[in-house]
This record gives sequence, structure tokens and C-alpha cells, in this order.
Amino acid sequence: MKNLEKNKWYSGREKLFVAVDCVIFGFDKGVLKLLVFKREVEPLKGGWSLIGSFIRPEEDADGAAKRVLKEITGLDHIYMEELKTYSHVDRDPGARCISISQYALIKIEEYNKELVKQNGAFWFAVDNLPDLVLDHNKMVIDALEYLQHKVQFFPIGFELLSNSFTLPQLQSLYEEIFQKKLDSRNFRKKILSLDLLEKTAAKDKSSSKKGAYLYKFDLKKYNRLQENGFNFLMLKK
Amino acid sequence: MKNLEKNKWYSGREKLFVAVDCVIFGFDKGVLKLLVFKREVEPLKGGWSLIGSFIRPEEDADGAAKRVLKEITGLDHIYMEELKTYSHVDRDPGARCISISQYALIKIEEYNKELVKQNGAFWFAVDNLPDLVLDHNKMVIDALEYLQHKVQFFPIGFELLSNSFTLPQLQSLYEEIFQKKLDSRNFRKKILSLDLLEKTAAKDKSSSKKGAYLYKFDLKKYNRLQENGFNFLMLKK
DNA sequence: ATAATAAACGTAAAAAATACATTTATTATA
DNA sequence: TATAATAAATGTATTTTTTACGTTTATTAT
Repeated sequence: MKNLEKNKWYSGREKLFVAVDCVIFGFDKGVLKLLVFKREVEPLKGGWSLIGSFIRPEEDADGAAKRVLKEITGLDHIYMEELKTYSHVDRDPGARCISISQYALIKIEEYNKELVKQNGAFWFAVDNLPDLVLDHNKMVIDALEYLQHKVQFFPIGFELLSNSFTLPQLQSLYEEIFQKKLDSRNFRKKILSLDLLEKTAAKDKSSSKKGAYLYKFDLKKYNRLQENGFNFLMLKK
Repeated sequence: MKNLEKNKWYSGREKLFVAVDCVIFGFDKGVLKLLVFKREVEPLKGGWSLIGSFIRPEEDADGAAKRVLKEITGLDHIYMEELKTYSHVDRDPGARCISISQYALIKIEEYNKELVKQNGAFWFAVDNLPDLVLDHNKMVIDALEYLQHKVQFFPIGFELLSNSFTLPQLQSLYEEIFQKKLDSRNFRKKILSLDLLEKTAAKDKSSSKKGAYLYKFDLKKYNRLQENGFNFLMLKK
């Protein structure tokens, strides 16, 4: 509290960068993927990297992340949450730089493929990621761990699926996140008992002759449940 | 990704501060308390404030928080976790300043009372806090919400108690955090079934004639449980 | 010896999680 | 047009966990 003058260091004579880095998840036909790109600036130019940016004067961390997401995917209104900061003194060999990681869940069929290409970005399966620059691999590991936890208590899995989806699709999403097979009878029972989903008359026949009914996430019901303090627990089996 | 030159702004010509602010919880005879102090620098000098500091060149966010905690309480090895960043452009009228909040759980009988006094710090009951400067009240609200969630899945409540504690004390801690009375029979059953506590032969007679047995948190057992993927769920009643 | 006080304890009922197998709707093809 | 193939949809019995609830016990002060 006392020696504030010591901190004059940060008053402009030295360089301190603050950035955001986005861990962008997508779910593509049963596979959890991550959007990464080829870094365009030194140091480590050409290395695989998360998508990030320095925070600009006129924006906060959230704003910076939204801007980056928009620039790279063309999407607004993405589900996004701050994860944590990475501030090791020498995490970046180029400069003292603190990074705030954010994870984002996007509906993979909605992003702008042209933009992604233009930006040199690619989707990699999460369990087949290349080495990333700096501490970005650690960011991904942390994000995955957090996602696994979060998804058990909050219905955010839907953010990775189209507006309507089948129960088998939803189940395969959880199986992918948890890296674990689930029993379809118990899964359906549990998920439907939460009274969050609305069954539609339409069927998706892309993966079976019989076709599977499409469901929609019912935000109103969800909000009602939240008010009463609600746990979105997942099954053990 | 492109217009990186726009970010030259942060290369030293303008001022950007990065700080940590600590939400320090203590548990004092059934009451959850927070350590706050009188701000010593402009702007808002004299206002009640969380305890914080700018991050110094040679330390990361975690290091800064540990340093602050040490300065103010005299304690090392405090349970501490980063919460989130507060980066609104005009959150601080004095300068552009991003703050990383950390919450800390301390054993309230262990802190250095002399130091705390010297630093102008005081303990307030969480439900009777004064208005704090900047967005510090929001930080406290966020920290409390997080604590409520966290404490249901991780055995961190112990960090707020002495090394040995009675079950009634532990129960009252959870009751205070959840703002909710719990049934002592169910509480004991649940907490003991987790096989995390070690009963000692000693009794604490400070609050009853009969006295209550003292227990200790068994870290080894806890670690064993963690490996097998374990949920520290709390009761509904 | 008695009263007062908080600690400790057990059990029955209800709810939730788990394990497990068959039927159904549809399309392709024989 | 009957049959085979395929994934979707469904039910139930068992086990585990959670919940509700009242009495006994150890100790101190009177």
C-alpha cells in the first residue's frame, strides 16, 4: 500500500501489453474442435496460435474478445466467458504481456468460411492440436477443464449446436466433452427431466433411416429454473 | 489480426495500469467477514477499498496478490484464487487501469493484528459492508457468488477455519456462506461420509458444556479422492 | 442431586441414479 | 412388396443418495 512510487514503472516509461486470447470451440459432426491460426507477428511468426489481440484504449477485455471473434468468424452474439489471466513475467519473449483468456462456443455451421480462410485460421480436433506458441497450449488445457466443469452445472452445451438438434447429437456432444460414453436411456431421461427442451415436429434424417426428432433449447424455461437455484448435473454413466 | 499498428498505443506512449485487488475473507465466530481498508491515494483517498496493488515488473498477478496479502496480514501460504478481471474503460477515474481480482481465504485468528492496524485495515461482516470505491462492491458480490459455487464442489471451507475445528463450527461456516440453516444430522452424515476429516481426541468446550470433538482436514485423503474425480456436493437441506 | 445446554447419533421414507433389452420407424434392396 | 438393416425411442427394477425427523449423552453450574 505504501511504496506506490515504486510503481511509477507502469506510468508509461516501460512497455506493458495487455491482450486477450480466445479459445474458440466448435462441434463438428461428433468432434470437438478448436480454431487456431498462423501467427503473423514476431516473435514466433508462423507458429500456430490462439486468436488474440491487444486491448485497445476504447474497449474492455470483453469488447476486445468480441471484436476478435467478429473479425475472424463474422459472428456476433457468441457465447463467451473470461477464463483467467496469464501473467508470468517471461511468458512472452517479445515484451511483458499479460493475456486474458476467454473461451467461446460457436455454432460451427454458422461461421463465415471466407473470413476464416482469409485470416489463415484452421479448425483442429481438440485431441489432435498442433503445438501452439507461448503458453497457448496451457490455455487450451485450462479451457477444456473449465468447460468440463461448467457444462455439468450450466446448460451451455447448446451453444455448440445448431438452433435445433437431436438428442443423439446432444448426447454425442457430452460424450465428446467428457471423453466418455453415456447410456442413451439414462441420458434422455435426465436431460428431458430438466424440462429445458422443446420437442419439435421435425426430424433430422441425416444419420438414420428412422430419423431423430429435433429439439430446441427453451430459454424461458431455463431462466425460470435459474431463479430457483438449479443444478444442471450430468450423469455418472 | 491485421491492423496491429493501431496498438502502438500500448507501447509506452500512454499509461496503462494493471492491478490486483484482493477480496479477503475471514470467518469470525459464525460471521463471514471481509478485510477492507482506507484508500491512501487519490482519487477517492479515504474511501473504503479492497486491498490491492499495481503489478510490478518482476512479479506476475499471483505474486502481486501474495505480496499484498503478506504486507497486510503477515501471512504466507494463503489459499487464494484468481477470480476475474475488471477492465471497463472508465472504471477508474484516475487512469486506465485493469484490475485482476483475487479472493483469499484466511484463518482469522492467525493474521498479524499489528500489521492490519498499521495499514488502516478493518474487518467488516460481509452483510454489513460499507460502500467501497470504484467497482469494488461488485468485486465482492462476484467473489461471494463464486465462493458459494466453489465451496459446493471443493473442500476449501477448511481454509477459513483453524487447523482443527468442530463439526458445529464447520456447519455454521456453511450456513453462513449459503445463508441457510442446515440439519445437523444430515450435515454430519454427509461431511463424514466424504472421508476427508480426521477426528482427534481433543474437545473444544468454548461453546458448550459437553464440548465438541475437534477434527482435522486430511489432505492425503483429499488428494486421493481428487484423483478419482470427486464432487464435494453440499446438501439441499 | 438437578437443571441446563449443546453435541452426538439412527432410521424410515422419498427421490435420484444406475443398469440393462426390446420395439419402432424408416430406407434400401432382394 | 416383403425383408433386412439401421439408428431412435422407450420402461423397469435395483441401488444409492437425500431428506425428514426425535432422543440420548456428556458436561458444567447451581
